[in-house]
Amino acid sequence: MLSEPASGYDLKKAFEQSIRHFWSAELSQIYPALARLEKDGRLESTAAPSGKGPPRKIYSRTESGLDELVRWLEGGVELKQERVDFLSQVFFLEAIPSDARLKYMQGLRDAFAARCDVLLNIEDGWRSQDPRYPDHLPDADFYPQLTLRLGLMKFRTLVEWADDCLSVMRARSERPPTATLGGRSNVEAF
Amino acid sequence: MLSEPASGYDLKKAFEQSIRHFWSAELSQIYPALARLEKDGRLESTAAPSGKGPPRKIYSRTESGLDELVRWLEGGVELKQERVDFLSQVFFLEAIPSDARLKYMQGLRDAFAARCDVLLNIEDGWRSQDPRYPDHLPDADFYPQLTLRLGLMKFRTLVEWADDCLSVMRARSERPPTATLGGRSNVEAF
DNA sequence: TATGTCATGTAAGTAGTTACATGATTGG
DNA sequence: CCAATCATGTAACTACTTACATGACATA
Repeated sequence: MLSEPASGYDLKKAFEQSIRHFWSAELSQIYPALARLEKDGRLESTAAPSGKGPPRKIYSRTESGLDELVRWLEGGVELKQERVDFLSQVFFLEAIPSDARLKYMQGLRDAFAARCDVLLNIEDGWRSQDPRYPDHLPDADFYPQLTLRLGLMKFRTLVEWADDCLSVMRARSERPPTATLGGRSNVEAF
Repeated sequence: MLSEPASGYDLKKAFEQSIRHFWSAELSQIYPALARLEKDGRLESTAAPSGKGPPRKIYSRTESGLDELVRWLEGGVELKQERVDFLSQVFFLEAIPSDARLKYMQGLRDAFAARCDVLLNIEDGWRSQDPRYPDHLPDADFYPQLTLRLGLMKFRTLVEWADDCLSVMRARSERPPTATLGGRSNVEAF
């Protein structure tokens, strides 16, 4: 994020404008992180006057900082254990009454559709800058655009899934308990 | 997870068997959490002899514990800010050379495909229990199955996205810098 | 006798959130 | 004059991770 020099406050805006779609950070996390990176020699700072308030502290990347970025990227894929709150809720949804379950799932569906719209608006903004979109993007935009594209595919999938869920849930609540084979639940062996 | 009484050690196994696909927890987090929930009256415990090692501590849910579960589910959708490590890497992928970028993306693609296979195997297990799958599931399996279904849709989408990325990346590296309109990058306005 | 599994935990550290503290300048 | 924005931070807390501690029993 410091390919161009910037202050902590600037970085916060960068998070809110684009990066927030897959990562976020508060100022109270950013400031100590910048201080630590400077102490470790990954960054350097210079003070610059600001119109209002305290002077701005402009950070720039050092060689060592760039090295670390490259090591991180060349070290291969980071795939952490996921923690998906809403899937935890869906997993245990049987615990509430049928109408509340439908209401929950409809809420999910709407939330996903809203996120889809946000991303579509961003894409429209890009397209209006250059009608050849998504081709002929400047280098600086190419990889960010790939992340946007995934966001769109993902939320479309999510809406589709929620719609499927709603329809099987409705079908199930209409015709009550059907016989099941075997007996023991699959959950233990999931 | 305590709809049936279980020990902390049992819960860890439940995480590893199914829940890990969207949530995980270590024993060092589980034990203190159980102690806290018992202190707050959400759980009760009884000691039970174990074959080997220390006696098992079997926890069961109280009324108050079930109430809290219901409140959590009826309180509506939890949609936290996402933190997707690999998208952060993709966003900054321009920082490494072209061949390393392709290698990275191929690694991603393979990781997604592997996760797909894991989920497909789980599904096959369910199907072999009852060939009518995904219909006629017992109540205890219905909502867990919806989470599995999303996992499948999601990782298929991810593989598709990575394949798209690989092909546009290759196309781009074959015919070098094309003219771009305007000038300023879209990233700031993402 | 060594390794693996069962079963309980604690301790130290990292990452992230929410709330608070401070103060200048601009616009309504 | 009040609220918003610019701009810096600290403090307290929650969530989670990695490493360590203890010890019984089972199997090779």
